[in-house]
Amino acid sequence: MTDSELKKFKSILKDENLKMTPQRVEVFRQVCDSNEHQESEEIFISLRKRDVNISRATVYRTMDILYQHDLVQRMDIGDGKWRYEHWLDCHQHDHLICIRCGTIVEFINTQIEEIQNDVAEKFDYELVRHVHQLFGLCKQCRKMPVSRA
Amino acid sequence: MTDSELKKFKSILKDENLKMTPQRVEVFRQVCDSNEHQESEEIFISLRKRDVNISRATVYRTMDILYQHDLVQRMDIGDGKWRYEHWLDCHQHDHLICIRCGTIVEFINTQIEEIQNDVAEKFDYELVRHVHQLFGLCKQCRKMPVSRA
DNA sequence: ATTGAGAATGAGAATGAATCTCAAATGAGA
DNA sequence: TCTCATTTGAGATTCATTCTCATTCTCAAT
Repeated sequence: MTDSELKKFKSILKDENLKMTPQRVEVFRQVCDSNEHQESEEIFISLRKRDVNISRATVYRTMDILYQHDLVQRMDIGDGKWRYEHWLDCHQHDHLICIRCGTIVEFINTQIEEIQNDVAEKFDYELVRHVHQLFGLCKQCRKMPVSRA
Repeated sequence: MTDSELKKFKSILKDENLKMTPQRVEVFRQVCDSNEHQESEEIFISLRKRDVNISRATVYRTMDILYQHDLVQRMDIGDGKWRYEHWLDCHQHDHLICIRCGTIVEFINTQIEEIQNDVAEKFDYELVRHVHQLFGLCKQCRKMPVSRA
């Protein structure tokens, strides 16, 4: 977590009349300092391991604040859990997900962005956001035999 | 539900050593005869209204059979519920979703399909499936004032 | 530095979609 | 028709997330 990231977070809390609390700062730190796509539970576990006194409820509540203010991006890969990634000075990107090992790779394609705009315009929708996920088998997983538990 | 659709379903049940039951047929009929993107609960309610004696558990179990055998397509728009649409003799398509009224429009874009293949190849993933959803405001909703309940 | 009003927290209860359990009912081959 | 493995229904269970509310804490005003 850089100084400017913390500054940004503080200014958002102030603007929204929300209070600075150690729990909120630690949740934000955990998100900033990881490049993973973390679930709320993982964030909770990581903080507890770092001896941060926090509850699940506060993690959920804080992630919501971060999401509402575009400090994090969240994604749902269809397993019923939100995954979060930091989003400060971040460029739009989409995801390529291995259906076996769960590895997530980010990709950017401006051509797709343009086509999306065309599609939205054609149907007279004002585009707000999009979800684009490619599911497949990564190189390693293609080589591995399927386990027969 | 056409005869050929029913035939296809029966043959799949037979192949899998699953029994033909009125409940299974009625669930399949409900899916075939609607062009909506229905949730399991909606399917359950519709069947009960038609005086079909069925339980939620059976709806869920049957949707799973239909999905596993490509008789339905399912989608998750991030609200924690699966939505199903019939998928017999159906072409791949993606969705444009109004974030206010929930209207779902289907679109097809072969150019995007091609780019997706390129992206997967570039990262050495074997593409299995994809999710592409555009969220926005439809024409009607753009005109409507935001309700302040 | 102290205070106080209102916001934030934690622990556990509640929610809701989906899945599981198991006794009773049913389909379909013999 | 008989038989028996399969299927069903009702309700319990699971699991991520949200809610509740008594207690604790933050921070602006003193």
